[in-house]
Amino acid sequence: MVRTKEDESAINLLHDANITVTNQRLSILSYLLRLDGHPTAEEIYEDLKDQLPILSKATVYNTLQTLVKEDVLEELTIEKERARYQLKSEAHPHFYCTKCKTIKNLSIDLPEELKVKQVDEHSVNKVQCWFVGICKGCKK
Amino acid sequence: MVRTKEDESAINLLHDANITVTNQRLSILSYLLRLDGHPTAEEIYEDLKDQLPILSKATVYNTLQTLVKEDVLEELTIEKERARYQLKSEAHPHFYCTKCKTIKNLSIDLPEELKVKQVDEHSVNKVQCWFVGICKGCKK
DNA sequence: ATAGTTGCAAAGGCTTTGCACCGCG
DNA sequence: CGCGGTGCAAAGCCTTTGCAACTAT
Repeated sequence: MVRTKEDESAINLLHDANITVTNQRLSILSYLLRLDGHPTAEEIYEDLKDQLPILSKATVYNTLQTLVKEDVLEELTIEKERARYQLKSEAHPHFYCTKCKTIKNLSIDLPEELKVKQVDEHSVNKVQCWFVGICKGCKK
Repeated sequence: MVRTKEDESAINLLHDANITVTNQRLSILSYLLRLDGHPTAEEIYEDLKDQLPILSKATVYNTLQTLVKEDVLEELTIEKERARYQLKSEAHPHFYCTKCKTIKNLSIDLPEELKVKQVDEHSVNKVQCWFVGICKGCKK
């Protein structure tokens, strides 16, 4: 079996995070190391199923979950929460507590440098800024 | 029928946004004006179904969708997109294009003032910052 | 009058779960 | 060998959709 340098890095990352090394996990992590993007679970599955003898979507989901829990990967959504609504207002940062699943308004303002209409030539309609963690109440 | 001041505000907001005023829409918007929170569609439905003779969950979803489209409300998620993954890295802002549904990495850094471990006494594990709009490619 | 809104139930999309089998350490 | 990872299919959850009845202007 030929190992690329991404495979090697993947193995090291798994070891460091104390995650059992398996072919599937190795492939998924190596894929993410190779790729410069933000794929969905579905995309990862589609791109890998050809090169792995068999691969189940559940394994992709399980693996991603494990890697996120062990801080190897980052999930780009607000904690898989469903949509929440508020009146349109001045953009301001929110805090999301992963324990009690509530959203808090914060006293701080959005930094001026983020209140832009354009960034890297893309047109900006809105800015969302989230602090994610454990809230005051859940900490005690 | 008794109208609260939130009802009045709701009617004005609907008129200004050129949205037909109906009892359901009025109730939902008035509820959001009264409340200082970030409810889910489900929560809105649960809280209102007692005070409205009948109310369907589909109407709650439809109404929220309409109000978001007309910029009266804001939806607190990244455009109902499914989860995406990337390697854990230095926190940096992302751009999300609502047209082609892709995520771009940005050249700018996260403002120093957002790189905090604590905010309003809540413990911060991570910060996510999103610019949402139309990307360079889709604009042309 | 009529275009638009609503309720209901069913369908849809993404993710998780249950369980038997298999593989890593 | 044994614990835990995997595959498969089914279930789950949130949201959308189709359609007939209704309603605001």
